[in-house]
Amino acid sequence: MPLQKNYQPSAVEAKHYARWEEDASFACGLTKSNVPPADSDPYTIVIPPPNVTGSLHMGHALNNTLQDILIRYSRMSGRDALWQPGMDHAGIATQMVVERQLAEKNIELDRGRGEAAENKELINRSDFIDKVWEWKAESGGTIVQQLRRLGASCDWSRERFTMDDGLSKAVRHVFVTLYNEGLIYRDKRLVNWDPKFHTAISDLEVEQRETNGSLWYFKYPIEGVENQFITVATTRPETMLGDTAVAVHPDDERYKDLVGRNVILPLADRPIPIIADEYSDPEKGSGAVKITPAHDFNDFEVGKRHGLAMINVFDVSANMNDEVPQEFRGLDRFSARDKVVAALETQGLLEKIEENPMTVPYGDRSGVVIEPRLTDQWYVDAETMAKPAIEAIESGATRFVPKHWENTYFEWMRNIQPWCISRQIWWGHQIPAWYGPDNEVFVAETADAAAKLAEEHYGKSVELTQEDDVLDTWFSSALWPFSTLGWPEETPEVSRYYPTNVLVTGFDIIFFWVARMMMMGLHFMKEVPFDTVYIHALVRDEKGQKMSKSKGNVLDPLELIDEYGADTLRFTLTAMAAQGRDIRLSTGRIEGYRNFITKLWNAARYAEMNGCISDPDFDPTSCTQTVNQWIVGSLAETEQSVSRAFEEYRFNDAANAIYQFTWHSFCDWYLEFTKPILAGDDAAAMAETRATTGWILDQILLLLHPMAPFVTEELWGELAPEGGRDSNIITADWPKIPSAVVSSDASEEMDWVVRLISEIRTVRAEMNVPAGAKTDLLIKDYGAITSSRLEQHAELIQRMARIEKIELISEDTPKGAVQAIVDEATYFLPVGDVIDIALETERLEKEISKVEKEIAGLQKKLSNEKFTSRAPAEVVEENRERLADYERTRDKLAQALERLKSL
RNA sequence: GGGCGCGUAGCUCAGCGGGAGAGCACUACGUUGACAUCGUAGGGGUCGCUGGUUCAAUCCCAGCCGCGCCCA
Repeated sequence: MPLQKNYQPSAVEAKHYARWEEDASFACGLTKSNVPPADSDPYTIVIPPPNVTGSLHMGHALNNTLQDILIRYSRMSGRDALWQPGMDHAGIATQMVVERQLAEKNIELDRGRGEAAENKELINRSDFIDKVWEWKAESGGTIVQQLRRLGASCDWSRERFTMDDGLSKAVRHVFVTLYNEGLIYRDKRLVNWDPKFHTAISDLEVEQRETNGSLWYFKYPIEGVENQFITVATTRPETMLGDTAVAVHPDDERYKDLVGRNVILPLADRPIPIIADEYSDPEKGSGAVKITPAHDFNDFEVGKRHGLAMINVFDVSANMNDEVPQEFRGLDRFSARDKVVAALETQGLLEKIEENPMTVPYGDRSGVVIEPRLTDQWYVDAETMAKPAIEAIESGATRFVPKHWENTYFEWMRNIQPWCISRQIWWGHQIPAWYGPDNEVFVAETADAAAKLAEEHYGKSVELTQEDDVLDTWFSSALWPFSTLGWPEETPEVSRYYPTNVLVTGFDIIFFWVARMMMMGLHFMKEVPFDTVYIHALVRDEKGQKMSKSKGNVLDPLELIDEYGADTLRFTLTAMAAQGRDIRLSTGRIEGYRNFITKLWNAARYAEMNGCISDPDFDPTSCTQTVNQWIVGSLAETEQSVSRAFEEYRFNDAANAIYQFTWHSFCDWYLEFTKPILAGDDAAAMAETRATTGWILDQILLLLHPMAPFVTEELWGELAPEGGRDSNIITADWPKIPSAVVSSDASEEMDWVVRLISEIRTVRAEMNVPAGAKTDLLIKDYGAITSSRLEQHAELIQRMARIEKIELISEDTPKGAVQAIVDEATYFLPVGDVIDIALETERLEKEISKVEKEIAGLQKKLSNEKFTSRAPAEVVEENRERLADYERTRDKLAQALERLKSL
């Protein structure tokens, strides 16, 4: 059955994907067999684990398209390709989703903070976790289905989840090991506290937002002196209730006498000292600054230096607690601020308010203002672990592509802070630490092991309580490149597929994944987790804005797949994935590449209609027809370009090379060139051309497959030779074309044909020769090569340039002819009396002046002695030749003009 | 304030030491059986500005102007 007129992606995509899965086409060597293939090198990519609550957005579409390209290309190239898939458990995000669901049923978490409110039911930790697993089974992980729509060829049989048993074991093992090595510890420090989720979060989960705040100037009365004040400026009035000092700069003459005295903290009515500390900037505000060690990172350091009290005035939701005067208790921080300011104003202690542009920290998930909060948390000694991770990039053990991203990595790694890994939520890896009755901590992989440690410590068995906190999701993601392969077991997967080849990700994830995977990989595996980190673009909208739901400018990849097909989306993203630049995606661009897929489809349809089916015995080096030699050579060059581009992560170059070849070389020229052969009576030439066309089309499909897997698989099947194919295209061999097929003679000859036809077409169009009209073509001043080429290609020149008959002439030049110059020869298109002499004169004159401009430039260059003596000989030679060519053309054009004038 | 990147055709972007390119948009013509999701031809650019290096600069260097992002 012949192909339909248009490709219908929706009709075939699901079918091919299902077949690939059934055939285990995505399986790596060890999935297919317990014995790894001896004759192929492993090629491994671990997917940057998408979040179990997530759904596919444009960033995922790009990220996974690029990974899939690398995997499919490697698989076809004979590598043992493993694309390791999976998801992370997204502690906070997932807990949020499930909590919200439960809240709709009036169920809330029993955090042991008292009774349930009226009409509310409490759920305990263990039941809650069951609910999360239920949620995951029902609606979690939609993204892995969506990745299938995109065509991702992950080895799904190996899908992992950060909360599954194996990965949880890896997490516990890592935690215990690092603890015993002193690289994990518990500490009381200020953390970023999320008052909505009631948990600590890491620096990276905090977003700094520019805001127009205010600076309030308060007068604090000096103790024991009537009407003497010191003015402090603050951006956070509500925290003044927790002030425990006022700091001035030690060299600040204005305040020298006050150091050591006290002020009476207004509202709280409490004496606090005036201290000297260099943290206070004499240039800023009044030069005196209030110190609230429990609520500000800088103040905390000052407080430690001076042994100040640390008074926490907020509860877990950042409402005022019982440390503050009665009238403020229970207020949220924003109302408290208003009330504090009002109260101070009433007392005449508000000096002034200034506008103050500032940055305010927000929780990236909760969207509420983050509070520094003094709590006990678990930390990783990131500074120590960062050292080898920095060296690995410096030494080139792992390289960034593009290279400049290593600066971002270095910058962060060299200034890294202790990593707070505990979270006060329930969904996640509960920290494997147990407390004895006296709060002595025992860290072990299992409760039994902890009990043994405790027994040794106490000399008897005691009741232990496990740490409530869970680990940061990224703690488990950091192990992903090896935990997914079965570590800490000594599996064949670990030894075969680690280190992986490349991590493909966006720059915004350098800190989250790359840095942490590097630290953990080096520490536990003693080898970098990946050789290369390829950092790709961010997908933005056509105006360059970041896509976001609130802006309403998101393009949904699934909708685009429905509308245009997965291949079009993939190919568009690939063609636009230039290194070091963001992608501005527009539907116009997508339509352009959809048209490309259609073009390919129709070329295939044409091939099918003309019996151009690939022949398994076809030998591309055996072509006798120049046109076939030419296209085969051109294909070989394209294959090299595409392969090299993939190797160098230059995805857009790969896409453009195959686009250019397919549309322009193959469709525009080759298929047109060969129409006369296919319609002719030279059986041998016809057979060779059919075989060549079929073969070229096959090669196009192969080269395009990593970027456009569905349409290529469909056509591979539709255009199968008699007796079928050895394999689906997904597991076919990547083209290896002998360089012997490249013939410079054939390419020069066909280049001449292209130039001739183009020149005739241009001249015809410019002289308003009606598109349908045929003319004769007379040639004068031709050389031997030209005459033989004209004879050889007469039929296709006639067809493509609308020529009735071709004739070589020597003397009599036709009257009323349009003239064209190609190389040494002059071509006449007699259009009879209808020739517009004025128009033709103008055209020739314009052309002459254009050529003369070139000549003048080249003459100037070549008459410069410095150029001829210093520039490389071949450059000089090239310019000389160019000049000679232009001069010849100029002379010929001048003759043509003369002829016209003599009419 | 520190760092990174970007300013090339109307738009989106390749190129990055030796003849300015692509896709889309635009103009004219065209349905000769693969394709109108098409074909043919065409118009359109002091390659941000100013200096420097070089025989030669869109490309390298410096400064400036404009824009974006990251970090503090």
